[in-house]
Amino acid sequence: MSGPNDALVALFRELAELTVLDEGSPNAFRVRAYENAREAIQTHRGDLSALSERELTQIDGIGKSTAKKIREFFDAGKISKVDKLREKYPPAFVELSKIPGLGPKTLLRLRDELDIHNVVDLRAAISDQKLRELKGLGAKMEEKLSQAIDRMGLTGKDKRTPIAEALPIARALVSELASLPEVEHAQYCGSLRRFRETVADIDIVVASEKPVEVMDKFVNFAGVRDVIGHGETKTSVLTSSGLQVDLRIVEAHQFGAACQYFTGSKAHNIKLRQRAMDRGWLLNEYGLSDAESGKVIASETEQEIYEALELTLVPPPMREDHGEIEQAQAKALTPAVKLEDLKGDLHVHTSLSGDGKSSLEEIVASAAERGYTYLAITDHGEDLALNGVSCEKLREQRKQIDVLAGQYPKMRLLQGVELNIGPEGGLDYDEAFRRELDWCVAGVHSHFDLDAKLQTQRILRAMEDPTVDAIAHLTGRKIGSRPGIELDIDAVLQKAVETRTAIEINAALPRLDAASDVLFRARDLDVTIVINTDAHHTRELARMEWGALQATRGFVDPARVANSWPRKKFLDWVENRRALKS
DNA sequence: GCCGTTTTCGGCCCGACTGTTTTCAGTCG
Repeated sequence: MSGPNDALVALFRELAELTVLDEGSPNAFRVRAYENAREAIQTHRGDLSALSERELTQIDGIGKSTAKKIREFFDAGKISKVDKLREKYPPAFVELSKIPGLGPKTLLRLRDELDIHNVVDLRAAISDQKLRELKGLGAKMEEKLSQAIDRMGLTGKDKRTPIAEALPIARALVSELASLPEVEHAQYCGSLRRFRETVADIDIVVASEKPVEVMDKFVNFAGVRDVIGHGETKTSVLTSSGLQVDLRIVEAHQFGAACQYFTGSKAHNIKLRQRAMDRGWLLNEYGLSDAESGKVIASETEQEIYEALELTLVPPPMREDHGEIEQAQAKALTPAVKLEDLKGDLHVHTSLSGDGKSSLEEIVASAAERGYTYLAITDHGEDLALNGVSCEKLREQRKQIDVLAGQYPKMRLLQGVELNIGPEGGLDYDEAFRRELDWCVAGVHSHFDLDAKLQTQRILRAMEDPTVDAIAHLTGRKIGSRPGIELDIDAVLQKAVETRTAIEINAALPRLDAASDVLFRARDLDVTIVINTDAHHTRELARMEWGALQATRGFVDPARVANSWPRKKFLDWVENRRALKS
């Protein structure tokens, strides 16, 4: 998402990165302060440039010094502290810090004692066996770093994997682990469980009384290419696709604590541990316990741990320290959107679309099996090359839908279409024909490289059209492969409120569009949300689960999700909003 | 660098694994 403070966020990220080197530790208090400041800037709604130094310090996480830097950025276009650090640590040197296993302390010694300033220097020093001359370093370290450099492109510390790639791998590993006779429970945790759109690695927690046996079997799984570390309770491996997987094993009564601990986020857990400390307790991966006596207070389930800390259980996708702890303390936590809340799917394709794989009959039958009480068929509008559908074909489809409707009395079938938003906001067909349809979603399928102003205009114009009920996959992004269109998000959300146009959460893993930070930004606005699968095959109707998690991650109140509403309420809403727009 | 019904100083989350240090520092998550 592009926002007014993006450049500032990037600068603070760099400031934190450079300060890790300057302080010699990623846990240095100054580093954490900069990271907190970046988080505060990132989650702040509205333009910071209008705020004075004093007003800036009112924001949680921003003190006097950070406020000064922010003002300097807006007034002078730079932060001199960053410039100074950049001189001290040039990019080629910072690049070295991305090598796994090489931390700031060793890195600075390599520079000061061996005059190593970049990857080329490091490679030379390793082949000359210079590193082992340093106290505390040896041949093993040279070997380890040499390998790390070789596979750096594949598994550098910064490399992130799209959720669409990581989630299936994690699910396969968890199910393979769960099938072992020694394993009682298995769960993937970490950023994947929080449903972040990209992940650095996969964290898996297993409960077992026989950790050694489980570890030995795990490192021999077919998908494991390389073993990075192998202990009794913790093992790290690389999969054949280069993804790092960390496995932790605890006893069954510690499973909840371990899942909580390894799900994070770091910021969420720090706050939780501070809460534990305030009560004279200790919170770690084995449980919540009394700091003095060591007596365990809660450990078996996450629910018990949150309750002991006087919090309602926070769903994993919300654990980012975005206000969820304060909400949970006040017993006012935004409820999670649950799969069973969703009563219909409002964006599905059939084989009538060139890219659809299942027939109308198959899609309708599968939707009925899921217990839906309404379903909108939305094949591609005619403007989409190859896959679009003419109005004659849609009129024929209408007849088929009417026949099918008789066979599924419990499910209301809507005939809709997925319109293409043209470069200037134009739509398929003519308005009279679009009005014949029960439900229209409209999305961007072309012209991804216009500037932000033009992109915003085309979306706003589409939303003003009386026949557009929802905007599908807001930015058109494909996570990890295609950036979304540039948009003025606040203007789009404002227009969505004005025109009562719903914003879709597209549940396809490569899309997850609108992004959770866009949803988070809309949390206090009266924006209607719809969660859709964009299924092109019956099996893709199951994606709805991901849509619910994405909504939860964006703090979307279930009451604002139109397809969680009972059928009558939903149909009335469609009718009313169309009347209003006309 | 931030923060404060323990407030303007002195705190700031916790533990496993590795390598080479015979008692622990560095790195990572």
